[in-house]
Amino acid sequence: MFDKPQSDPSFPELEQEILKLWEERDVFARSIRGDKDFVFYDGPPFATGTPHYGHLLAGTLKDIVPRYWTMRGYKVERRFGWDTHGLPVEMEIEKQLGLQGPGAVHEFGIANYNEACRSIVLRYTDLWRKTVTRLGRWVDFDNDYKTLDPTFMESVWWVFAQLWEKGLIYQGYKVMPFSWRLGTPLSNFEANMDYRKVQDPAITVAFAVRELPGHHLLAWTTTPWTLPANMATCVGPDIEYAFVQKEGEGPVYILAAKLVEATLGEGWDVVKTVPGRELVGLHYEPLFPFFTDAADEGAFRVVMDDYVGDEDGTGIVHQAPAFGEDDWRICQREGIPLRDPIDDEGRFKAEVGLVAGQLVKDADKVLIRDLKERGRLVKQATIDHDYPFCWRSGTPLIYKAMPTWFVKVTDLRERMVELNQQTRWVPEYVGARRFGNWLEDARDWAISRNRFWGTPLPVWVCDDCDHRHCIGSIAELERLSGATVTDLHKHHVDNLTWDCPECGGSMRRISEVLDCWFESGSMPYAQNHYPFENKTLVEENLPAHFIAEGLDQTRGWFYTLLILSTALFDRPAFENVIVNGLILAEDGQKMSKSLKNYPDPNIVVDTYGADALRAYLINSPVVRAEPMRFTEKGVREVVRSVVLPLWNAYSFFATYASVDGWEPPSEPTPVAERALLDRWVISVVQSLVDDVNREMEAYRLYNVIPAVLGFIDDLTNWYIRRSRRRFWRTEDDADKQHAFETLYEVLTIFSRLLAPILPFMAEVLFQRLEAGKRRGAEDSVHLERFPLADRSVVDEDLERQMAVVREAVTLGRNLREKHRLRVRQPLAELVLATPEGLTTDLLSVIGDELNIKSVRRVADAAELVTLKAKPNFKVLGRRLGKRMKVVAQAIQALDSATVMAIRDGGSIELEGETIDAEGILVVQESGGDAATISTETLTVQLDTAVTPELRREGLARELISKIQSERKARGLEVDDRIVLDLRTDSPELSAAIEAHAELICAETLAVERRSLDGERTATQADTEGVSIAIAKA
RNA sequence: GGGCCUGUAGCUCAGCUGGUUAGAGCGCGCGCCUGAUAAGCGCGAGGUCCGGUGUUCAAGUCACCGCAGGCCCA
Repeated sequence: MFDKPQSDPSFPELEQEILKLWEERDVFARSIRGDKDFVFYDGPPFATGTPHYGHLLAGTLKDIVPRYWTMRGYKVERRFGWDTHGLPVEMEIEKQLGLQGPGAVHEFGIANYNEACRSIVLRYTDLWRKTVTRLGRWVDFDNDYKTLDPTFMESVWWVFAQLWEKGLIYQGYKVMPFSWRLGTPLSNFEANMDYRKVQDPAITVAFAVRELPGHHLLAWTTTPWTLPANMATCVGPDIEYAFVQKEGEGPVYILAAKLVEATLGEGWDVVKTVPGRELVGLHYEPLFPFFTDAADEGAFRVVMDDYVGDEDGTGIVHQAPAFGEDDWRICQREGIPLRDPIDDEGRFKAEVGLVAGQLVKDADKVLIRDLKERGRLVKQATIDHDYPFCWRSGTPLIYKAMPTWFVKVTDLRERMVELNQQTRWVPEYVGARRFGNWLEDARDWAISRNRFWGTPLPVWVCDDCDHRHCIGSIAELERLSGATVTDLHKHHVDNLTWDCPECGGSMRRISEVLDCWFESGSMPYAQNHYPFENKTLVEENLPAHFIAEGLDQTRGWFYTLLILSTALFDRPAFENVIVNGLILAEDGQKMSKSLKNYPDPNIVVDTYGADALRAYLINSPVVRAEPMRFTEKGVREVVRSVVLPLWNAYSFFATYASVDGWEPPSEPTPVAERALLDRWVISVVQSLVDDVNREMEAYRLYNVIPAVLGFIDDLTNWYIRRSRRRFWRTEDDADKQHAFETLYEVLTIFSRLLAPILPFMAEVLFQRLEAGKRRGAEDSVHLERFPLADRSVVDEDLERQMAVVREAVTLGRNLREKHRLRVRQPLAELVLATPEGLTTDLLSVIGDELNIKSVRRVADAAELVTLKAKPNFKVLGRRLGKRMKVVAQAIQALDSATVMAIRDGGSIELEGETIDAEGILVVQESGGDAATISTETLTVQLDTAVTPELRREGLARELISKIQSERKARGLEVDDRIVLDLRTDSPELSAAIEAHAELICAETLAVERRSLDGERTATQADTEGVSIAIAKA
């Protein structure tokens, strides 16, 4: 029934077999079958790059949790999604086609351009599918969703239209990096691509205060070209400003007190100082005459904001709302207007006579000279600093306010914070702090992009009367435009127009497309073409039960999902989320393709196996959202410490089950009737089942994985090690039957526990142990039910006591080591002191393991060692406070008898404090050179005397070991019987052989001892020479 | 510049609400075991707990200030 396993398995090859089996039997599809839904949303990656470890990690989490709930009887649909729009695609195509900026794109033709984008966005999908599948992740690639599908895009339109109807969409300004060479705004990402060290002018200018003749506000700027657009000056409310004058005459300058000398040099007298808030409301003369009309709208006055510092400059900041993020924010708040004298090519418009038609950077010189001539320039210098450049054209970027569409997140903010309370974040702090903080000062979301390849904003505007209309469906667009619409990309809809219902003018679409985050945030609805199809499905599936993504999605997908679900349905978007940390390269840096500082994932999987990689990735800090360093050695280590031992455990079972022809009984033996070790391992595995279910239900994978993997050690290094002999005992008694039964049961339970985590090894075990062998078995472990704990066989006392036994064994080995007594040498007695009431059976486990004839327990460690007391700081500290120190010293000085007296219920006065058993911790101290060793609660004492009788037995054991090696060297099977011939000149060894002949023969399966002619092997049993010859009987 | 996270042995990481001998695995050295065997087990060496200043009877753990790295935002 059970086949002997191959001796040198290749795990990657085994995994390939399993992949084939899953495919042939269509196991994944068949597993989508529970009667209750468990809803999982998959965040879409870009398919323009290949999958890296971050994706594989998230993919593993996205596999483990759904597999678990599937086995718990839920129906868990898993659809893969693709993010197909957005800047990375466009950048790639522009590079490929050699296009520079929007002008070039228009020339090339938007239709051509967009179709070029379409042609590359899915080029790596096959590769993704291959890698993800190889990793063992079950996810539906056939029924995937793509953000470029017309159904997806139509739902996105619907989402937008909903926001529009709720009044949550508005058009405003956003200050963005702007390339005047390309005539287009860039993303922050692009602006960060090319920073260069440059020298710029740094000038200090004087604004004449209206209310105080002769007084001037000093402001500092490195962009003189923004001065014509100046609309306000800003001070810090709590910064001290000085009014300074030189020798009692000339102009009075106002600037931050601590910057006077740095700005103006020495010799200035401080007339008075005031905090910034007292300057607010002063008015000043505009520096240039171009926009003096703005004064009527509230410009040219002093405002305040916390962002102003007094570390450099003058502590007074000139505000040009058209060219600075903060400037715009403050001026908008203060009701100060915006004036933008710069056109799309970075040139001054005609209205700015002095520099009309000049490029901004060229205008600097002219403006500075003009200011100087008019006595407005107080100081002229230069500054070396990093400044962003256009990564495509190599020209300096400027910041410029651009008309932009927004979602009014500020209106939703409070509700989003409330709804976020309903989500379980793992780890918790990400939701409470990182994400929570982000929500609390969320700003309006800029959703329009001046790009081409994306979902167009469905807004049409009348070019005569500015009437606006938002389209919410394809049908509506067809009705109004009279056209047939099959694709919603820009080149298909931009030319659709109709008559304005208000004035009869032409309704034309605005040019922008949506931020691709708007699309991924719409994924819960759009993947199902809601509300045009699947109405109830979507509404019942919101929020998702589970999602999992990286920490970098805090401001990404997590956020956009919540904005949209809050706005549309007043619900959170997900109930549970596991946030993973980032995977760094071995050197602690970011993984980088160009640096090649990490190994190719496909090679790692092919070398070590997907299970090993999975276990390595998730048994690490990343499942607590912390960073980890990836090392190939780490993966190899998992093979060594997890995969191989598990295989060995199975292999051990299968080897002997095959030799014995063992089969599982139809009626299992009641656990209570089985041997101690059997009851122990069953208890441990059931406790584990209980823990795993509890932790999985709370999504705390970081508590699950170590426990599950840790069990492998319990199983192999204790249960199997201690039980080995029971499996090869020749007589077919009940104990052997129980051992087989127990190991079989434990392996089958464990394969299920393992199934979500290491799906391949779990399947290997299941296929070899159960599928087709056990009545009622499914044909894959992943179709089986996840085990629920049988608490009736959990014996906590036994588990605790076995832990003491294992500790005693470790201490015993330690003593043997110290006294150079190898384990094969039997010893007479071991005494241990522990409060645990260990049964004879448990004591004999220690004897067996340590090869000791008699193991005895005493309850009181005082019989073996001296007792000392340690203060119980936790208990006493709170009570004693400052007196803790002296009392602690007194406690440590107590003698053995006093300690015993306190321990047994007495109490004592020390330094005026009453100390009883509560206040001390009894520790054991083994004395000098006695063969005794202690931990805090356990003491082991070893009788190290080797009597002649024990010596003979030790020699016999040595001999047995040598004969066994000989059997193996001759290639005998484990159940072959032999004839044995032993020759020695050593009287001591001869005596040992005669005294233990029966044992030697039994252990080596020798049926006869007689003289043999064949090949002999000379060797040694301990110090004694011996010559061995064996032959198959 | 801001928010969040990380910094513990040569390496990868544990260390609960502060409690007095800071742990594990790998690597290294030594030994054991060997019918799981191209495995297994034990012992040992190895630590300014990133630095500084505080709070406290008591700090790897708490607070503040730095340094280094990461993610996100500006």
